[in-house]
Amino acid sequence: MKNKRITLKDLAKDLNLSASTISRALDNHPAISDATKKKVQRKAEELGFIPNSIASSFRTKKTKSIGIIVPRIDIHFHSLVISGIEDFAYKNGYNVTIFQSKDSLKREKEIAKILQNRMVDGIIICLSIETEKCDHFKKFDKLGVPMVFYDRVPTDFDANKIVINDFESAFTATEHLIKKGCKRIGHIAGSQKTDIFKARLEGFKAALQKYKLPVNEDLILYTKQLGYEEGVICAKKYLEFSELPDGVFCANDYTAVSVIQVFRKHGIRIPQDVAIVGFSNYPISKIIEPNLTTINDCAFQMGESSAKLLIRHIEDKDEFINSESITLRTDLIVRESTQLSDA
Amino acid sequence: MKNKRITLKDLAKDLNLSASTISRALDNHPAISDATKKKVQRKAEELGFIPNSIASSFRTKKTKSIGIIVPRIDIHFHSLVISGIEDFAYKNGYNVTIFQSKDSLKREKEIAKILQNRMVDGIIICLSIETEKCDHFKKFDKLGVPMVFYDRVPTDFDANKIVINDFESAFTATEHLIKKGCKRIGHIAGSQKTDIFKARLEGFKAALQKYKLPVNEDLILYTKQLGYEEGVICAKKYLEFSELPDGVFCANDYTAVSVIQVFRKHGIRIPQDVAIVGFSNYPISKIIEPNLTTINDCAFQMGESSAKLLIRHIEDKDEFINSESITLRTDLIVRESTQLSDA
DNA sequence: ATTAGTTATGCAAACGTTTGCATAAAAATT
DNA sequence: AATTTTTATGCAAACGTTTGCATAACTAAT
Repeated sequence: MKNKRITLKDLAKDLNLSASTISRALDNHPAISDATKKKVQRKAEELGFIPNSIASSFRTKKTKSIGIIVPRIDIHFHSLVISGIEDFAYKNGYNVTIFQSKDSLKREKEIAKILQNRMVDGIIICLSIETEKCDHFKKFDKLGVPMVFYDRVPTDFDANKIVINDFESAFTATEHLIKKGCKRIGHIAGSQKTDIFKARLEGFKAALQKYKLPVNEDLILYTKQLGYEEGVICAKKYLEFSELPDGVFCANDYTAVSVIQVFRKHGIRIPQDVAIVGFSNYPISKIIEPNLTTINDCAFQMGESSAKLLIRHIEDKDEFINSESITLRTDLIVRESTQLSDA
Repeated sequence: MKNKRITLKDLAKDLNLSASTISRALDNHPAISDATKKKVQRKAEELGFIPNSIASSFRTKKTKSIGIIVPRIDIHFHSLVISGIEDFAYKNGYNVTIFQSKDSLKREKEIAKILQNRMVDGIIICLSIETEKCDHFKKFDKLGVPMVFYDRVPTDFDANKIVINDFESAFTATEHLIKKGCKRIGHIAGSQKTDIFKARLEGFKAALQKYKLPVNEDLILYTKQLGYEEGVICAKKYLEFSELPDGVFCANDYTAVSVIQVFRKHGIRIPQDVAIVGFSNYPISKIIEPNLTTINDCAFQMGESSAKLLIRHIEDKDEFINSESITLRTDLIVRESTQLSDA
């Protein structure tokens, strides 16, 4: 037995007021007397009135809802970003609707189409790995629906972006190895089709150059996905070299973990024989032994910043700003894989 | 320069038809002639008509949207469940809106209030750790909004539930240790306020009893959160015993990993000296050395099943079913922490 | 007592879609 | 040719809220 939902009109009839007065009273509109407001609020409470947000959205053309498109939710980095987005959005009265592109351009386009139906006031996007052109997102500019991209961002058009400085982070990571005395440093790189992995490679090379170390292309191993298994393969390649690297900067933590494990199994001491640095500060970096030195990419903050920027653009439409690009600070977290612990 | 959105009425005027005909044509309604349908579809395409889903929801009282309340998005188990939900929902034309209770009853209640405003057609919930009574969800029953609970489910009222059989899974895990020859088996337990961890403890004890092994309360160590650090503490406690356990069943993978690491550091061989079984099949279980034998809790499938059950309840309201409870199958994944690898 | 100003409330339209009912036009039956 | 049936379309109301404008009821100033 469902009970009927109470509407503004029901309240109006009950209190012998007009629906507009009720609406304004509940909105704390200045033109309504305090006495009426109290009366209305009490009655609303009593009858269990809940505003119909769909009707409200319909009328105001605001949904207080933001859409998120991520490659996958179950990748830890993205789940952290989403968590940051949800947290900031919630505090500001927005809710978040999530879509997974599954790294498929086709699905990303489908989702873009769905999102044009006025469901959301703005969109936060991390591009699928397959995406090279972003035409399917350009419509939102025309429709006045703000977008913010994070991590994997478009290069073919001007957009709001939240990124970290991959070049600089990689530079810092590599520099750290150099300062620890490494002279023959390897790099496990991600797909060079992706800008962020390209930037990490560049940062790596730049650090070597700054310290007048040779850039030995043999020591740079390329992977497709930076997966754990690929890391194992890379580590084994290093073992076949006549001379091992004395330091490896890995473009993510998974591959760094593989290297640590494979090397250790071969009696190589970390960090004494080879020092390892990862990237992303995944939970495993604190658990693997030795603990992994890595770049903290501040995923949660990236989510917060994305939401903050997006909501600002949603609510201040008349701004003259065309697009903003924000680069977040990263930290190098030094752990045992590059430094013997005090203990 | 925003371009104006095209509405049904615009199409109607342009084609000299009524809005109702346009609506029906795009809906492939049988009463509309094929010729008209084609004409309308072509025009809609040409003008870039996108239906206003808010207006549609307003009229039909269906949002094609489902709400999810989880403790946190960035816990891997939940991100997997959400991924499963999104996947199934997407394929069935639903989208998902996510809220984090942050394991706070207060916030869970706030969210429940927000969700009453007709935003969603149904709700999937994993209760916050603080939640004991579920009164704040009972309104949805009255409002005819279906709910499905997963993992942490209410005990104080009849509800749709998707769970795994924690008792049986724990039984299987323990039995596996027994069959490997363990006789002195410990258990690292989760908070006994939570039913699932209570069930895991019960399953553990039941297996011991079945095989006529003594239930030694000293070997059962209790934690609050089953965190990595707590696991370390438990492992150290075991080390202080005059006689070590020869097997440990841990109520989750994090604590299992701690035990492996602490024991190994003390020269204890795994699995030869002590065999370890975890619970949940977290990614780390495949990476830790030795790889961890664990219970695969099929989180993604749990999400799919939740969405499937929910959508069925949304679309078949007239059913006589009051509530359904589904128990999913789990698997024991045997790895090196209980069995020497062939290599 | 008239005017002006203030305060509190109501009227009515609008948002874009869907849908029951009516009806016009065409086809089929008598 | 008259009637019934079928097919295709239109009319108009409804969903619940918000909001510009009008207005009524006071109060304050002339």
